[in-house]
Amino acid sequence: MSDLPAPSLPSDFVRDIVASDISNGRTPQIVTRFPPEPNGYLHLGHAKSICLNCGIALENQGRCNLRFDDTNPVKEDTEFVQSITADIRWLIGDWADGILGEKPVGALPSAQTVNRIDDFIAQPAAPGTSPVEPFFASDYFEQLYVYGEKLIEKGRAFVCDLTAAETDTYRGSPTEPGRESPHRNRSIAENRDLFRRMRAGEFPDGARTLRAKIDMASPNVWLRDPLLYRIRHVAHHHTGASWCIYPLYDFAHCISDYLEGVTHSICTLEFVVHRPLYDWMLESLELPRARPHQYEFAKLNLAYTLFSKRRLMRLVQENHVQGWDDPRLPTLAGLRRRGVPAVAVREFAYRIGITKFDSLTEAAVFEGVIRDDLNTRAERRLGVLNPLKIVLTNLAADEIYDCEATNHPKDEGLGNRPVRLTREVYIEADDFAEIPSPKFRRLKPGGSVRLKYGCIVTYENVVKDEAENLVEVHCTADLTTRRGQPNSNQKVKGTIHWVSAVDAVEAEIRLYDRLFTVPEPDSEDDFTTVLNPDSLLTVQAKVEPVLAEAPPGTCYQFERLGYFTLDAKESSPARPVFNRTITLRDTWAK
RNA sequence: UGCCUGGUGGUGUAAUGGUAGCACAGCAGACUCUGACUCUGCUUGUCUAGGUUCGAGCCCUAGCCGGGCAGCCA
Repeated sequence: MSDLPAPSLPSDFVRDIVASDISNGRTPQIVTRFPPEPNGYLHLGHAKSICLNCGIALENQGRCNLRFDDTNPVKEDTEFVQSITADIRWLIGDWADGILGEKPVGALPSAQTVNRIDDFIAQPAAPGTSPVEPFFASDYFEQLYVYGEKLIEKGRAFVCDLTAAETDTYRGSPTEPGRESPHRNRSIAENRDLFRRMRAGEFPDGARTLRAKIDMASPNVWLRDPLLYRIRHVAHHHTGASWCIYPLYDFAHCISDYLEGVTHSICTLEFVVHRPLYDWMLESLELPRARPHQYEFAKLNLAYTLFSKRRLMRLVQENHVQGWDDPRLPTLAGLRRRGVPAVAVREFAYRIGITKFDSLTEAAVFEGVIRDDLNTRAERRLGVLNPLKIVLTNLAADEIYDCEATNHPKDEGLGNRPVRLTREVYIEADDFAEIPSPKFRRLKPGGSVRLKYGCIVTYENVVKDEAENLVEVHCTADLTTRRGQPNSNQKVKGTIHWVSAVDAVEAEIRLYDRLFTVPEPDSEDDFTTVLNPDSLLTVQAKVEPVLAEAPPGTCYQFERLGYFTLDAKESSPARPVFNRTITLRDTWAK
């Protein structure tokens, strides 16, 4: 568990609305939803939304439905359903998993009568039900179709025969009104007949659409008789070949929310212009239960990364990274593999807040929450990334001193472990300077330094090859400065990390850095031109032997270096692979 | 420039007509068997111009600047 301070309850304009809706009795029970389209992987931006929706549900003893918004069969795939579901479980595990709304496998909305009006409702699974699965908008295709006919009956929808290009032309532009479709005034009977035949598969793709009848002169282009259904003779990942007409977002989303009893439908700012349509649709249908309402917040922008689905897709497809779970990606799968704890992602979502202001969050905020959490929990180990051999000349080759290293400086409960001091050890090459800068307080000619958990060593001389390259450094060890020895409290300016040359295990370490060299790669003409060529550096390191047996996914702090997580995919005891999750803060490097 | 939105230190946010606060970053110092952590201190802000008011970041008017919208995507 994390020792992060229990966050005070978040407060923002959405939560203010929820609180007021509760206090004035509009929504006694709070239901939110997270509605991903299964056509990509979840990323940090989605995490912001999940934490908002789940957080609100959690704080109000409500529910947050996971619903796949899968109304476009040509783009969607079950691979994404699987990954998205797994990522959400990871993100909210031990926090909000209790309020996640899912349904019994295969369950469909049930018909009911409310105030003598036919109605449908999609209920979540009762607690303890097994097996369960997320909700799917595609489970509502039948109900959606019924509502489509209902709109026709009310004279608020019509079948249009315009081609896609014609529809575009007729729509006009933001500054010019559109023109009404020549098919706008078909009779209800003809519309009904045509819509049924659309469903029956009588027409080819694109031949006809179902459209709402609103206002072709509206200044809001989304109100200019928007499309409700299109014809697509393709199989759907969830409904198979059952349908050849598929509803569009503006029609499906609001009704899906209604069917699930959603009270607060929270989305990002680009949907503001769709809100009048959301409300128009539900009002037109004259539904018997309370209607959901849409609220919008600003999506996340994080410096030195990007979230656009298409661009993330391109990074993967063009092999700029190695898959959706590449640790350099801001995908939840990538972050998890990199070693970022879910609780840090949640804390990040909390710290950045929720507003309608289009902001750019500094990378330091995200890095900060990761360090905060890992610092409190990660056990300490010693590892040397760029080894330099030190020979302790006053020790014999077979001399071994057992030293005790503490696993965590602030948490004694995590215990100790043995490390062995031997005649030859490796230290970080950076921790020795033949010509040191003035404030350098590591090993240097004429100086002494402490080997952490070991003893103080004093410089003797350097050994070089014929080409004047540094081969090794000779020192003498003062064994009386070890723990438990009389001079253990002796002070030296510097303390450095090290590993015994006898015990050290080879490990591959992947040093990750930001993927892009500019704060806003998304605003670049071609974001591939600003990829950081050094976003991944692989080194062969010398690490403590206990690290070879570490469980995959465990994160350790390599003292004075950073946090490293055993790669869950490619590591093995015979060949450990560590991903650098994040460096330690380094005020010296500046 | 049609419609919709939004502008508070370097960054992200709070203050809902009554002392502009918090976090991150930065700087300085203390502590340190991690140049980490922790602790202390400091610098820096209400887009502009008018108006209402005893009092305006908040309300009103005008302007300036930013973001979004014209998929049979979501």
